[in-house]
Amino acid sequence: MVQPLEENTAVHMTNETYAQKFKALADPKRLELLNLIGQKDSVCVCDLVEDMAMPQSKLSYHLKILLNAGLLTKETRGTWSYYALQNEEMERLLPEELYTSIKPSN
Amino acid sequence: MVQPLEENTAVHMTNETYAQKFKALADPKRLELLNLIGQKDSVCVCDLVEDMAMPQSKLSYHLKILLNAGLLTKETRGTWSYYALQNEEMERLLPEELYTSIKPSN
DNA sequence: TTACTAAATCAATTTTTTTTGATTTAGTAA
DNA sequence: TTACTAAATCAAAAAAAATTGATTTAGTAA
Repeated sequence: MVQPLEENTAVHMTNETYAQKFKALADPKRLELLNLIGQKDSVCVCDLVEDMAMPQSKLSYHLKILLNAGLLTKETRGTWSYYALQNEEMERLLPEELYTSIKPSN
Repeated sequence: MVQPLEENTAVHMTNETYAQKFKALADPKRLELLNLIGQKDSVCVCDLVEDMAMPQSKLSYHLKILLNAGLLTKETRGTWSYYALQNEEMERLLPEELYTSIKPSN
């Protein structure tokens, strides 16, 4: 399992860091997930389980990969977890066309 | 092995297509390879073998992944193969900071 | 022809990633 | 407390990707 990324104080991202972020993006289901999350400001995992038609443990696994790559944020309220896009990072990383389709509001 | 991509006549790339391209980018050695190739207009595999300090079959494998993802072009002259960046695709796909470091001329 | 070189491919192995189903953790409510 | 729900984690299995070393393909030159 790839480790969570440190916040980046260095001037340039290393190739390892880029590789981790691209790896997180390198899966159609995870792109679909980002798409779903991008439609709202913040989405509960319980809603994602329904929309993605995917076992809950599998969903957790993919969310963690996106979270560790710094593409999502997570906030826990009670028993619920809410995920949202890390917009600055997404915008920095994604081709404009893709970012626009994931986050239509911008 | 992921298949070569068709030239894209559709309006939007599918998530599968994006995933293939991101997967090709999701490896530090392949990013290093793109960096080396981007320094020149066109690079012979025989030079890359030396610069990358990597077995030739391994290098071929990684070049093929980048080629199939549409990030490189290949031209054969005699027994030599020359690889070059597919600049339009690279520029479309990569964050500006990364593309600039790979292709300093632009 | 033979000998040589460049590069791709192949098959076997190793490593990494993903999937699955069960369990655990933790919060809420009766 | 007990019962319930949400979500993370775990261990085992399956699938996919990467590595290795050998072989093949194909071009050049003596």
